[in-house]
Amino acid sequence: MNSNVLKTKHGEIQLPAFMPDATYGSIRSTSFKDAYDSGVREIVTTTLHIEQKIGSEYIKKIGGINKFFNWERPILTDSGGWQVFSLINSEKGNKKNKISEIGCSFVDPDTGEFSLLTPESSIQIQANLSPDIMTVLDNPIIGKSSLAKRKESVRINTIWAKRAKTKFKEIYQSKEEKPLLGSVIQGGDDFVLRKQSAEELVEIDFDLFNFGGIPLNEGTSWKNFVDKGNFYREMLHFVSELIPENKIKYAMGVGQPDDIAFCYEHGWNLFDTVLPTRNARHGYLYVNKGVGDKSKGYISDKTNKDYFYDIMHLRTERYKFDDKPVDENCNCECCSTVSRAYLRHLIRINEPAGYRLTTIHNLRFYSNWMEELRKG
RNA sequence: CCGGAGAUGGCGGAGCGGUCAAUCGCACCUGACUGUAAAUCAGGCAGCCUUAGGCUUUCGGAGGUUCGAAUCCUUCUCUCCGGA
Repeated sequence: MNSNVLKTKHGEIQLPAFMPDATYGSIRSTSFKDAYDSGVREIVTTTLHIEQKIGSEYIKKIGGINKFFNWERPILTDSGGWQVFSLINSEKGNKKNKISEIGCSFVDPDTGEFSLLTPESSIQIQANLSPDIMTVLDNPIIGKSSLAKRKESVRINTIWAKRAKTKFKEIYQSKEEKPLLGSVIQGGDDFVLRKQSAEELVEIDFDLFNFGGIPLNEGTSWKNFVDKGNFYREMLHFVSELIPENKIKYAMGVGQPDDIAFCYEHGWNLFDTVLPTRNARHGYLYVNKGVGDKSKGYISDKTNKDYFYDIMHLRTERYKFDDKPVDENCNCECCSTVSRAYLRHLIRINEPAGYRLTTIHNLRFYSNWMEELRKG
């Protein structure tokens, strides 16, 4: 069975678990207490952003990332590989940004500062933060890149994983307590390469095996609003079966509640995505079936269980005079204190207090969703 | 009363003879978002037709010049600035 726990130095993670992203050291527009009160018990933060904005040496000096955040529960750090990938593919990306076997070199668009991130430096930075779970520097690729590029990407990805593990062992060889280490399976939309990537990483051996890249098919023009593709169920299913059953299977960036449910049914048990928090800020709320504007979900072909929920576009005019709470079945701070009409107003005037409430609600929805999955 | 400037779509504000149903911003409407460089982005925003596109009515009012006017002329109304 998937239902299980993952032991960390900051307590057990009940699986399957969803971890919101505190990318810059904060779950945007909420406090960690808000997140905790919404049911969040573990979080992700990002090596690269923390390093750039404040420095991991500083975090080390101050006593570690948990102490700095005043968050007593598990923290997983992402390697920075995705962030570089994301930067390179965004409009802010500098032409000098480059990925080679050595590592990723890139220019910070805010400061103009040049940085080099290597598998070793990423591990060192994460070690400075002292999280519960670490991630090797990985090399994502867009699904429909050329075969040569995909092959090269996987080749580098494996080499980096190996080097990261060596560095990890070097840092922790004499220490009793060490974090868990995860590697990231790449290969884009290519089943053969995904298999190769998984086999090579399994051979090196890690505590977690992560699904990397974009969990969507036809992701030809990521971030450009064209051909975004659909959730790539076949690939997630395929990759899950390449990972040994006793390992943690972490589907990075997944996903919509129904995508998470699907992945859980197919072996994945750890998830993170920005969807609930980002969508919250855009007035896009997750609510129980029958409550919102349109239904999403699917019926499991394994158990016949239905995984449906609704989306509520709070900004739309239809909520202008709606004095009901967002979701009467929800007991979060948002639903027990404000009306749809008022919350709509807050979101429309770009009020942070509104973002906070919608984020609290979406996090609660995700927490409940995971709890339902755990119950089976 | 005299002199000067100006009146443009919900608002601000371009355009100054044809490529203008009219740049752009705000507001408004709809949608998207999947390891957050996204409090972002895309589309719509005179009316009608099923799209390419087509048709009808718009740039303070009335009239005129011109093949053609938001753009030029006359006049009326109103606003702002300066002087009596």
